[in-house]
Amino acid sequence: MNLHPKNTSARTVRPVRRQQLHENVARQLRALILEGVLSDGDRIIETALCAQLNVSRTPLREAIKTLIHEGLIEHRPNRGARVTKTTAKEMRQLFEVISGLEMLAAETVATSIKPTEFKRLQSLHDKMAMHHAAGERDEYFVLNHQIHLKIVELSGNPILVETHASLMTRARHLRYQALAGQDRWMEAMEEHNGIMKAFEAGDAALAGRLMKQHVRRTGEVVEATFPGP
Amino acid sequence: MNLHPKNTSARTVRPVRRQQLHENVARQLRALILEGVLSDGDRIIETALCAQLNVSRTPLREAIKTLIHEGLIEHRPNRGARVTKTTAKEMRQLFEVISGLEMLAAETVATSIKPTEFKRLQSLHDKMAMHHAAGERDEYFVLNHQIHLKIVELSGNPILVETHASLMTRARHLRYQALAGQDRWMEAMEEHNGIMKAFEAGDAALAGRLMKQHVRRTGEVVEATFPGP
DNA sequence: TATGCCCAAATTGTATACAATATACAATGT
DNA sequence: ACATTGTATATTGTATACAATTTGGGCATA
Repeated sequence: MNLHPKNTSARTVRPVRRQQLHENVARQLRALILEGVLSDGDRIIETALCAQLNVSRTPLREAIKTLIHEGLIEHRPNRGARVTKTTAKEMRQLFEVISGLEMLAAETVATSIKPTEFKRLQSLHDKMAMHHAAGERDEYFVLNHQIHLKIVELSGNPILVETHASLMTRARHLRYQALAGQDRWMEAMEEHNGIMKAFEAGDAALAGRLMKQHVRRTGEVVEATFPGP
Repeated sequence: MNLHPKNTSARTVRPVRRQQLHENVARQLRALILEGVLSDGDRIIETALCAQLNVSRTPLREAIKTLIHEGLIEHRPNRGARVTKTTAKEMRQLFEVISGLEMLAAETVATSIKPTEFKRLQSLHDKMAMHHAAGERDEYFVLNHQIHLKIVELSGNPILVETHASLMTRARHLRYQALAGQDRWMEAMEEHNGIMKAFEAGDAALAGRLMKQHVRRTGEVVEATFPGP
């Protein structure tokens, strides 16, 4: 038998996901922050968390480092780590950068999307529209998020996907989605309609412009409704 | 006496830069990769590097983690770390993303740059033009890099600066600058002239478009002249 | 010769021990 | 009482020890 699975013809078998402890810890810690169990500015005491998670300090520290790079945690030498305090302004700046990335993605997608891909995207869009019409807020937001991710994915640029994902994690720090009111919800749905039409027409410039405006607007609304400084 | 130096009038005393070991190690390791001492695909054996750098494995592993997040190193569980092998295609994709970010920066700068800032930028530009005219390649490229960084900085968006910086590190993986020929050099200088004019005119759309094209073109040239796959 | 198995060496992953640093609080002097 | 200094404690940073995993080679077997 071949020791190197990659060289076999088997497409169906994929290497088992070899989890490292620190990855698990990072995921859990991330969840704790996103779910608000740990809130902004909270000090993270290594030994205390170690006891709770039942791991030693080494993997925890590695996980902390991961979240630092994701921007969820801040760290001062010899003074430990804290959950990043995000201000309204930073939130807008975050969306500003995301708007640049998604604009790029939208332009690429409008130029190069294949019929089957477009159909799949359209079906997501339709599903979202349904939830919107039905007033099902949570389901709407899940679909909305998926669509944005999908568009970035369709750009076919892994570096774009990765960069975008990292920033999105920070943006989801607060459940900002819940903050937007009815008006913005309507508006956003319209913007999505426009973007889909631009895709269909293959109008890259338009798709890019609309996407950028859409995300930027979202950021402005988030900034305006953001609690704290 | 006040325990908090920030509140004193003393502007002259600033807190000492408290270096952590792993930061030093990360810097050195980064340099080793960028300078080509460690080349693409090279395995990184922790104990061996530890001996060379005279540190224990813990800070080295932390430094490795940092470079992983920067994209300079890849890592497979239980199989150690390797210097990332960058393909020509990935290089173009990298510049693609950078073009999106710099476009955003250029648009913002064109809208909001202050006269004094513009003057400073213009002086950098002029200096670069001089080196260009004099055929001083290395000096030209240093200035060129500084100008791009400056424009991103002038956007006033720290998240943009940070994201951009991280991607630029990866882009500098190879001294791609040296690869571009005389033709591209001429062309790039012209593009920079156009961008500066757009800034002066306050034409955000134009500045953004020109910047995007400029960076994208750079990426294409890099892709074309890139060694390896 | 080729294949599969098993073991040993090398290497990475995790836990723990020790050192350096920061923080809180009591002691001291003014 | 107030500010300053000294000391104990808590916490982080680094080194080392131990466990788990991978890798490569020898050897038996067909």
